[in-house]
Amino acid sequence: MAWSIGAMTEMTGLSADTLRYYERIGLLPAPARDSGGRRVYRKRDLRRIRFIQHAQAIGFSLDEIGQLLRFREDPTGSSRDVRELAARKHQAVREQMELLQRMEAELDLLTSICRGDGDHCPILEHLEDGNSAGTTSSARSEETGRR
Amino acid sequence: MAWSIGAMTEMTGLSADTLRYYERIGLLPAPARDSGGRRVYRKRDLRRIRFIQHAQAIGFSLDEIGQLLRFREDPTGSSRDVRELAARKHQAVREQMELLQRMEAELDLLTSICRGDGDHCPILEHLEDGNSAGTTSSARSEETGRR
DNA sequence: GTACTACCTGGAGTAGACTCAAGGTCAAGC
DNA sequence: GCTTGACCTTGAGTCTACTCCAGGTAGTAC
Repeated sequence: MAWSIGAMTEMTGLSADTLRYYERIGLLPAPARDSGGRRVYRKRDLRRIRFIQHAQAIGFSLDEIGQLLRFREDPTGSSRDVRELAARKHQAVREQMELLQRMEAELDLLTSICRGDGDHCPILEHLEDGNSAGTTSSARSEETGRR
Repeated sequence: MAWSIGAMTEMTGLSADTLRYYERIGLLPAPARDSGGRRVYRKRDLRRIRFIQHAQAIGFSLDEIGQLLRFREDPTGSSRDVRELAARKHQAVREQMELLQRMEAELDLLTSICRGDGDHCPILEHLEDGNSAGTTSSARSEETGRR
């Protein structure tokens, strides 16, 4: 029940650099060391890494995952906070999906109108006209990841 | 039909910094200058900026938009290239949507199981268990923007 | 004794799309 | 003449999530 960083990379798929990076930014606690100064990970650490990976797959940023982990450790009133964080993320994901749906429709149109031969390109013409995918640049830059 | 950079920021919603940045990276040609050395934009520039904004809303990166603009200027055989670029982008957008759909389903579950009161949090518990959103970290990192 | 491997550290680099800061210029208004 | 505001340039900083590098050490194998 004690693993080297190399064993951890195999079990989690994360690189040693990434594990040390998570430790540096405080996502993982500094693990114990063996006599030679090497990291020794335990089951608690593995569970924490699984938590991080799972939360990341759902779309939480490392910063948000840090918050979740802190909530987990200090359960005072955490339930509402966690729920709020999850709800916000849910909303952001829905908005991102709507944007992507509009982009998809637009690209659908674009690729369908162009046969890919001939010497004038309807795609470029379409992009020159102002009918955008339905998002203004200001709306686009809110919670979609871009700034 | 000649505008200062300030007028352009109002018309396009882009900041002056962003316009100068686009010029620096070659997306916009260097505009003419007035006697005091200030940029003077013309209708051509405005159209080009609209093109950029529109292409960006559809999901093209600035780098790809640069390609599109070059295709537009040198139409030799551009049609097929443009079509390919659009098709690749279309595919990337579809993949991103699938990922988001999985994330959404997971977040749906998460927020539905938590009432936001009480002192233990089912969301955190769920994240601790290993049933992820259906993406492995390796699958996730391909065309989704993350590395 | 030497080679090898796994690990260690501190620090810097990467991508993409901006954004900001410092210090300077120009024209208009008072 | 002075202030104000819009604009200029160069160069550096921001954010996220890593990734890489150089140089060093501990332990094992031969």
